[in-house]
Amino acid sequence: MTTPPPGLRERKKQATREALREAALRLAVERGPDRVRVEDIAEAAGVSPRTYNNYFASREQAIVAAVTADREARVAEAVAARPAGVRLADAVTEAVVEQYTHTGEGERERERGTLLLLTTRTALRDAFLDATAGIEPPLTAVIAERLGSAGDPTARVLAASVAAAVRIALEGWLQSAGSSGTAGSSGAGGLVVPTGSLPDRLRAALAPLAPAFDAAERRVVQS
Amino acid sequence: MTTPPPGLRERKKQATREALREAALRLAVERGPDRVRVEDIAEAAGVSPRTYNNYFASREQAIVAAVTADREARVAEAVAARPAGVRLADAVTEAVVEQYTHTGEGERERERGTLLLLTTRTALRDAFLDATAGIEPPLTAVIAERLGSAGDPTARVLAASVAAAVRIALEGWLQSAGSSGTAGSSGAGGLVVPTGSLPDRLRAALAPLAPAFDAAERRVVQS
DNA sequence: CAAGAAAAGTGCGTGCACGCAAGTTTGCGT
DNA sequence: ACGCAAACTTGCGTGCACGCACTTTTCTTG
Repeated sequence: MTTPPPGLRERKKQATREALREAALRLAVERGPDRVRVEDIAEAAGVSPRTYNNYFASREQAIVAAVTADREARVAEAVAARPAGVRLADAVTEAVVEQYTHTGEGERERERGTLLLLTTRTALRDAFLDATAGIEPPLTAVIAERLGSAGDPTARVLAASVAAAVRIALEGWLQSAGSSGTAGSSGAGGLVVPTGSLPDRLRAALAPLAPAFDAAERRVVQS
Repeated sequence: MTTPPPGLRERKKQATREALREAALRLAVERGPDRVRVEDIAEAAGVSPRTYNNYFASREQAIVAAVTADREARVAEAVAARPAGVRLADAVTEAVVEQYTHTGEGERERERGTLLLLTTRTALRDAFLDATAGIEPPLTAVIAERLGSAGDPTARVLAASVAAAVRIALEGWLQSAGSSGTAGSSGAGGLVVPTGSLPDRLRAALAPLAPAFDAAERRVVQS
């Protein structure tokens, strides 16, 4: 239904896409990310520079896409996979944590270099954080299905809030990963969080949203 | 404390900034937004093109800044102005509605042309929507103060969620304003929302977040 | 299977974002 | 009042995003 024959044309497109982002990441790691021009990436992937940004709107996007793979879709699938009985808030939280700790496939090798890239170059860091917004559409779909919400913005708002929370968690994590040792002070006499692990940060960021999910879920039961 | 003497240098900077965004909007309205080059805006404001993007990172940003003025800061102030007794969720909602319906100052004149610009040109629409993210930092500050949260991400997550909700509301509003008449169908047999007014859309988008605010507020009372 | 429609790739031209290294203005200390 | 240091502006050069028109490839239909 979704992919009767995946289509031959479509496969080529996906192949080109992967070749591009793969080349982009590889080149960015071995030379510095500044010493990679679009022309180089395109050449390494065997396409014209013009074709390159038929696929990616910016140079950073290509590199980030290699790191991210298709995590967005996976999160949505992971949520859908949970049994319908569990709290929606828990399903989402666990799905997110699961997909964001499971970095790539079996690519622990280059992970060091990649992480260094993201923490060092601001442009890449920003692009990476912006990429988290991509989970919104698929997440909206699964949430809307559970809530059965027709034309009200609840599902979208919740999905977007999750995306924002994930972004915040990643932002803090990258920052702490960059500056070695514990983080600084906040000024109001309160201690800042002492650099938690990524799963911890994700849970902490998503926790405040749980009541909103509960309330939304409750409404669908009543109606 | 915040502005003992505002400083003379700073005033010039603000003047230039305003001159730029003013020129950008004016030119964009009278000619089409595509027939305005950065060079033109810079010339109209009496600075070099290079200086232009010491102030704005993109051409769209300047135009949008003129429409937005400093709405971000105003929302935060409006929240802070509410008495401490009211629900935080209500304070935020009302502040947002208040500041987003009160478009500019007394500039009802060009509002038509401006709105047309935003609905027509996609690049401008996107820039305008992205600008809503700017409310996050000041909102985080006021929320954090009310919650007294030191190093936990709750305030930031809530602020970011509000920004996302506002963005969604504006997005839907602009879309409906573009296509004359009522909006289309969603496919799942459910009717989509029949094009509400902007305040209605804002309230509808913010409503799902109220339980999260309540829960956060409850925690600060207990502790 | 052939012909045409749809979609992807490509070359070219234009305006833009931004780093860098001057030149110029503003503010402060003595 | 004078001069120094920091902040702001500017000219220049490079690489990039993207519209447009055109070629090549893939899918569909009679």
